[in-house]
Amino acid sequence: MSVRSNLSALNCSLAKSLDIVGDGWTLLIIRDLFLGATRFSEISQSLGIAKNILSERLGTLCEAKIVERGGTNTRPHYRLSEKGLELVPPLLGLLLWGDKYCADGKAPIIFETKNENRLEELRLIDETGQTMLLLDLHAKSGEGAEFLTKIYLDRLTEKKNQ
Amino acid sequence: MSVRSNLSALNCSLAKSLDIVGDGWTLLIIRDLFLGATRFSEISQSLGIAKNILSERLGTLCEAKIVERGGTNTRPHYRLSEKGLELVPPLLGLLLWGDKYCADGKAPIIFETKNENRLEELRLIDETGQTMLLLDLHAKSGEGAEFLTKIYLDRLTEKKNQ
DNA sequence: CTGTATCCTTAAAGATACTG
DNA sequence: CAGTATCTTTAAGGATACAG
Repeated sequence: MSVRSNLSALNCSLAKSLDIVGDGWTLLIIRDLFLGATRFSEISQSLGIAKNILSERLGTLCEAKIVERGGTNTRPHYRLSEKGLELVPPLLGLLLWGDKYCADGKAPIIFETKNENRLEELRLIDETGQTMLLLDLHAKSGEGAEFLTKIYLDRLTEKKNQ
Repeated sequence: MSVRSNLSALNCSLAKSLDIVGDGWTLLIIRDLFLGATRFSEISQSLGIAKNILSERLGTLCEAKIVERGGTNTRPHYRLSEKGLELVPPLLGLLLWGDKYCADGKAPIIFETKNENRLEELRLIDETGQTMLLLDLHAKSGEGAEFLTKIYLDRLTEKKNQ
């Protein structure tokens, strides 16, 4: 077997996401692009990532349509696609969590709007636009669920109700 | 140098978070705990993770106060602490992203409240409780920022304003 | 059931040199 | 500046056996 499990084989969208962005560098690259970096050298220097690794990651991200490559061939620039931008909220969630628990509450980077309102938290929103509380959520199998996933979820639900 | 970079050395809360949960398995373990799994064997079977790896991860998560160990010594059970629960929103964000982009929109798992309202998205909230738009955000250095971080953010901001 | 202890494999990351 | 091509290293992950 390989060193890294093929998480995509799991019947779980989180596993599939992590197969793409769960490697430690990828979300940091996306962070840099969201911050406004566009050049290879900017990201390379900012993160201290080896050039071959950065090259390979950017290639993968472009293939996955998370990043778009523009500019000239010899001086390309990179930017997040809509698909890539949609990764930013969970990314910011992890960042805020790190601010709170790993940085003594002293954020190295603050995100705010022009009127200086500061990003504070992520909120869960349902299909009607209402806020949801984490502890009110329960899981059930969806249309993409395989047999074993259904069994597992049913067992856990049953357990909770006891 | 080591195979895996010491991301914690970066002056970034995202990097510090990823140092803890950015390994591919950890968020999946937290997912299982959030779904209601409490036992070692439940997680082991659900994810197909090797027992020594799961054991080591649970140990690390307990040390980090993300997971709490209860029950008897021979039959322990695990559950998320408040600190662990706060990782769930970004986790769900990645999961929703995977539903949309990696699972053809066919979610294997649906999260809903008792009145069957379904989790749809994450929203960014500022300190006054208002919704923020991703594209309205800009980054600036906070009190935890080191010199190089400030330089980097200033350069990117300047670049944007040109 | 819940692990611990070994051993082994390998893919991921880094360093370095080189190219247009 | 923006990579590509090699080579090397090593830590992470897996398999297996064993233990309380």
